[in-house]
Amino acid sequence: MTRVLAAVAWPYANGPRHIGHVAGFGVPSDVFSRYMRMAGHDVLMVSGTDEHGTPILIAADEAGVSPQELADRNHRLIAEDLAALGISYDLYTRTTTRNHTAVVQELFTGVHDNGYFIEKTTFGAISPSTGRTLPDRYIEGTCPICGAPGARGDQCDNCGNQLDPADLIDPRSRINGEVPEFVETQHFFLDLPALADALKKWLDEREASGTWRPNVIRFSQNILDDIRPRAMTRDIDWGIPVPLDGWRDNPTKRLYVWFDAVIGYLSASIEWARRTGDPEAWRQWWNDTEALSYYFMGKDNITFHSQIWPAELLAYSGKGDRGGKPGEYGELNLPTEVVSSEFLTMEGKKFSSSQRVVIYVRDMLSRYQPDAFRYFVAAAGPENQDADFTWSEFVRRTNDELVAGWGNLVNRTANMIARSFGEIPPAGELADADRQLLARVDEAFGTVGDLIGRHRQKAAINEAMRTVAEVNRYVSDSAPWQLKGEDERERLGTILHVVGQCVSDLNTILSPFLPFSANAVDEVLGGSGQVQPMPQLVESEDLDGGAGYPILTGDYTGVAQWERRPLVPGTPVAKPKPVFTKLDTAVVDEELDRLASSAG
RNA sequence: GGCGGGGUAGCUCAGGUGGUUAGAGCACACGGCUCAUAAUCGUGGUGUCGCGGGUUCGAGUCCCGCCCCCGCUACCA
Repeated sequence: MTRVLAAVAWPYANGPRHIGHVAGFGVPSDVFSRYMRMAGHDVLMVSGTDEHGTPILIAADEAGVSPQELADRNHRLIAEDLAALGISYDLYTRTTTRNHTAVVQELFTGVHDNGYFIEKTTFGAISPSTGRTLPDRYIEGTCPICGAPGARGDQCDNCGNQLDPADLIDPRSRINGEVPEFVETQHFFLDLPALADALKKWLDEREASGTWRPNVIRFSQNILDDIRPRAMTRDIDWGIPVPLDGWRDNPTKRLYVWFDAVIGYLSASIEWARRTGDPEAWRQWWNDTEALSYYFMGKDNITFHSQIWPAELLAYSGKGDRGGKPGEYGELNLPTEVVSSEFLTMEGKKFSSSQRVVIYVRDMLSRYQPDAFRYFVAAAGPENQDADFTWSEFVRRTNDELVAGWGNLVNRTANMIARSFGEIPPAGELADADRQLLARVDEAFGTVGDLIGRHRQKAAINEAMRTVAEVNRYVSDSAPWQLKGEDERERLGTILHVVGQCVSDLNTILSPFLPFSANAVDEVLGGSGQVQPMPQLVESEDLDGGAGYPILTGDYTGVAQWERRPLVPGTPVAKPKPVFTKLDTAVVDEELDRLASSAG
């Protein structure tokens, strides 16, 4: 048994999440975690809502509510969506908890004490009326290079050049239209160059493991070449205070949202431990060097997980050029693997909430089965390259593969058993074909499990579905419906027992991908329907006297093991109701109309 | 511009370290079966493997050049 930390990207609370978000981090992390638990590992799966930063302020202003109210609203929404998708977090929390604040401040203090912060004066834009940092991309003006209007402070979309916002002609805030003020301001920079050697050593080791996706490891090593100190504080009034005298009470200085967001993996682990009543339990995943950690995210987050977060961990542990010693949390493990997915597009276009090229998780799940969506993501998602979500492909995958392939096998099997025996029949003497099929399906535990463990979920579900096809072929070849005589009854029972066993096995194998239907299929075969436990949304107290908030948590100890569970002859099997819903092909046009009418 | 990824049958895609007639699913055609949500099983065709060179006994797979698509480019998260 190995301890495995499944660290899942933190959804940002400026609005509800669309299916592209959860295709990148949600489904892959859950498939992996469910499988690892089944394989007997001790998984701790944590995440939460990321609630600080400028975009929250803007969204709150637009909605006419306080940032906290906006975050409260969206945290609940996102948590509900993730629960509906069946993402099996041990703890899904948020960044506006007192626990998180305390952990972030301890990390900051540790990094600071070890000398990895540089205090520097910089020249940057602020909004004069609020005093808040005006990030480059929130400034627009005329491009000094090509003269095009509407250039952003970081880049001109017209000529593609990167810009310095101070050079923009006639600059304006995109937030409120006022003229930005360029001022000198003090910030703490994380001394990344002093950590570069340690980062390189770690990345070289990780590369040697051969497990990282090539683009992730290459990108991570590349950005080391041009590594510079990076500001970890902002002029903003929404975020975690800087725990130093002279800064602590300054309402306009806060920690940079990414500094605190990645610490969420640690703070959520600590919160989880505190809630279990064993406050030190988190250390088994963070201090024990045998423990493994897998970080799941979209590719836009790679730099924060393969550079900033490991740099924070190294600096806190005192393992950079400046030396130092670990704080009270001890030496913390660096990521074993950064598992980054590519992007999902929607009918050939980038998702865009503002342009309404989007389908939200909630809308998807209100009309379709969660497992149909999970199947699509696993089979056709952006695992190694950008993938396109189209409604026609979604309907096709659901109807032709999930319903016609797997669902139909379950149905025809249960129907034949119910009709001929009403219970699982015992197996008589096995023929060669029976043995071969059973062996073939048993092998799939090894091949599919190995692929999931290596984050090749497309290949894994493909292999599982190929095995489904083999069982369908066996059923056709053995034609049990033709065995009607009393003298053929034992053979009929044997065939149906073998098929039933294979369906049960495949249900186990598919269950990390299709947890909801796995429970339903288990019941169809007379089981308890408890193959895959589900996360629960729980209204909880803040552990340190703050406002209460909903969390996701669950007890996954009852999960089925990753192995064949022999069917018990005599188990009652009734005529089944279909587990999967076949979709009317008209939904393609309906959804496209919906998209067209909401867009533009 | 820099970095990275991709361009393989009508469609969606597999094809670590070069080697038998380049694969799968879907779609299409024909046939079988009837247990099953008209589901299933069998048979069948198609590819200048982006373009042009090169290395090699042999390249989709390596090298060079070019074309096209996508992403990232660090103070948006």
